[in-house]
Amino acid sequence: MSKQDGSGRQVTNSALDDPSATILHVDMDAFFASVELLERPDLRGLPVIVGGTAGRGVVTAATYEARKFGVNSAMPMSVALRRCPNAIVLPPHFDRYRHFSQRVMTIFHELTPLVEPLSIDEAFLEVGGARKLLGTPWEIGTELRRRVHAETGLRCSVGIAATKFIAKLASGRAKPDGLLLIPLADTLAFLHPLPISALWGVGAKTEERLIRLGMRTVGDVAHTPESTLSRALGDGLGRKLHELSWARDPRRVTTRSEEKSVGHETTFPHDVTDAVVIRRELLGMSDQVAVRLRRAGLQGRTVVLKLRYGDFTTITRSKTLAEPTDVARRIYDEVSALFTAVATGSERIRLVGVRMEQLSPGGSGGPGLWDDDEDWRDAEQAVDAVARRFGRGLVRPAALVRPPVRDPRPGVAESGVAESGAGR
DNA sequence: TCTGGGGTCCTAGGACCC
DNA sequence: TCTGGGGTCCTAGGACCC
Repeated sequence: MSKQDGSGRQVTNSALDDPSATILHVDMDAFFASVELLERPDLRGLPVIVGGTAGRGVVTAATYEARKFGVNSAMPMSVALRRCPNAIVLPPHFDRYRHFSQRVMTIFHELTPLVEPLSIDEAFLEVGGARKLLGTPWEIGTELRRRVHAETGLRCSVGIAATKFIAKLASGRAKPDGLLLIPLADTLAFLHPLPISALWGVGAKTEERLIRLGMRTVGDVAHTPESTLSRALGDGLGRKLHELSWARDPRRVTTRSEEKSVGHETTFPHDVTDAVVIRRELLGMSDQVAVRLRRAGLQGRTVVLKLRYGDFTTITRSKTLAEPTDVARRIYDEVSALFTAVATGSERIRLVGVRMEQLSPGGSGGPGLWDDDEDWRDAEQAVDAVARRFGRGLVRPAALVRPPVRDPRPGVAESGVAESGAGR
């Protein structure tokens, strides 16, 4: 019903074709880990894990050799190392991942302008209009994989289908280093035997609920009345899953839309009760968020404080301002007031976060941040204290007075604090 | 086993306005 | 004296994805 191509695999026919299958889903193989191996070829073939080595670190990526031991992303590092004691653990280098992400996205754009990045290491491509120029989707996918490897040394997998959902499933099935086309006529035969967790939007909680209703496969969901699904999961999700289970997915490939929010959060090495420590962290994060807003030419109107307590319960408190802002001082004042309103003084806090929502274009052209001398001294001292205590370059005092940066030096504002976990 | 950090989307209740 | 319906905005929480 389909066939695969890839290094070391048998290609049984010449190009497969299906005029309705024009969406490519490209997914880099073990992206973070593979980028690390480019600099450490001596580790090739060994179980390598990328992630935080500190007490509360998790796996952000693992090579296929490590996955054989049951190591998966988002798994606590302590668990991963128990399963795979010989694994080599490398700290993440997000600057490098962003660099390679841009390179592969550039290759995609050279094949079609209709590229929709999904994350740092994934994209949808609509290639229906490129047939005359570049060939069938199958041929384009093959060429894309060849070029990605030739120009970056990285491998990727490609799924081709008539819809985004099926194309994404196909690339997952093709991994690693494969190409898989699902012709329209074979779609349900491919889809229905898959476990319900294959459905987009079914995570641990929803899977549990569906299993309790006696469903195991996507086919089971398809043959359950939509009204039953909606009663169990809510109208929105129930309808969506029923549609997806019949491979109905009207979403087209669209070039990237605007960001909806910008935020930072950080988990302390140990739970914190000292409000001064919390506020310093909030200060540093308010500044990071403000810097990112200004670089993007954006302002935000809603400030969100996030707290996670020692028992892992998580709350958010938000405040919508009369006017949007990209000023660190303004953000910090709000987030600090929100914290004051919930702080009792005795709680153990595991994580704090600052996020700005309701973004709009525009922004200050100048420094406009800590322009008051007294505030500036306070901020500098606070930042120094944070840097000393956590020793990871959380914020540079310079960042507090730096005007908008057009050419951000990698790692100036972001380095140290673990960032993003996409791309695996 | 003990749970990161970046996000998006959905639901639901209450305030407020017409 | 008691009571409408729709629309929008704000807030909080939760599920999910990579």
